[in-house]
Amino acid sequence: MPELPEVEVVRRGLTRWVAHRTVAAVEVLHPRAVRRHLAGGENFAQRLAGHRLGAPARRGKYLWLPLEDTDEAVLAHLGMSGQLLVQPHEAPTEKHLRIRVRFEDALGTELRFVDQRTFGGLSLHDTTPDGLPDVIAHIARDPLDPLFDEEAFHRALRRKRTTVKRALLDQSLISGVGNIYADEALWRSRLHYERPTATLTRPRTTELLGHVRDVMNAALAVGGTSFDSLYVNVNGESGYFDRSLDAYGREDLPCRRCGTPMRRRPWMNRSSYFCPKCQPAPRVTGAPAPKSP
DNA sequence: CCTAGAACCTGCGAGC
DNA sequence: TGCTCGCAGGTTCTAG
Repeated sequence: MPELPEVEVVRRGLTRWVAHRTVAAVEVLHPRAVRRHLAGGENFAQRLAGHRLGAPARRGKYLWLPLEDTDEAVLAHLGMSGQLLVQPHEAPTEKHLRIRVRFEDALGTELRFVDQRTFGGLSLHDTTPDGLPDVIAHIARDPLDPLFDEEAFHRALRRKRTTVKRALLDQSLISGVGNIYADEALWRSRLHYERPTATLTRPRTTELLGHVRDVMNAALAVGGTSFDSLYVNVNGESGYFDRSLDAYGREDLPCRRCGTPMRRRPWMNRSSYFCPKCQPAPRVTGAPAPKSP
C-alpha cells in the first residue's frame, strides 16, 4: 500500500527515467484511471501529446510531473494498488495496464500506469503560482517537508474533537501517512489509536511527529535499494519494509518492546494494530470535552 | 461547520 | 472442486 515513502521511491525513479522526455502519444485503456480528469481520456491524451515533462514533485501521497512549457502538470495518485512502471516497448502488457505513455525519443522505454483496484489515476491540472496542481491545494504539507508547520499541526490537534489516528490519516492536517505508518508511529509513541487529540501536549505532538518521520525515513532508506535500471518499483505489496514493521500485521505476535501479544481491532473499515500494554486505551473514550469555560 | 461512516474496486485466501 | 465471504484501504461523498 503506497504511502509517502513508496511514493517518494516512485518520484525518484521518475526523476531518473522519465523527466525531460517529450510525450509522443498517450493511450488510456480504462476510463476510471482518468476519472479525475473531468474532460475525459481522449482530452487527457491529446493535451499531453507533444509536451516535455519536467522534474517530478511530491506532496504526501500525490506526485506530479509539470509540463515544461505550460502552467500545467500531470497529477498521479497510486491509490492502493497503483504502479508507475518504466518498461521496454516490447515488455508484455500487464493484466491491469490502465494508461500507456510513449515518448518521442529513441530510448526504447515507455511509462505505464498499472492499477489492479483502480483507486488511483492520472489527470492534468493547472498549477498554482507555487507549482502545486490546483486540485490538491487542500492537501497539507507532509512531515518530511521542511516547511511543515508543526505548531499549526499541534494547534489543530488541540482544536479538533477527534482521535489521534484519525488525525494522522487526515490529509488536510498532515499528508503522506496511511494505515501502516500510522500504526507504526503510534506504537513507537506508545499512544492508543483512540486517544483524543485534544489531550496531546506539545511535547507529545513533537514526539509523535518525530516517530512519524523516523519510520518514514527508515522505510525510504530500504526502499531505495529495491529498484533496478528499467523498473520503477512501486509495488507496495511486495513489501521490502515488511520485516521492519513493529505493529502493522502483527496480530497475536509478541510486542517487540514488552512481549505482550499484539492485538488487531476493526477500525473504519480496516484494522488497527497495537500493543494493549504499551498502548493502553484512553480512560475516557469519546467523551466530549467541555467546549467553553 | 464538523465528524463518522459508507462507497468505490478487484484479487486472494480461508472456510465450507 | 468450486463457491461465498471477509479482507486489504485512500479518497470522496453523504448523512447526521
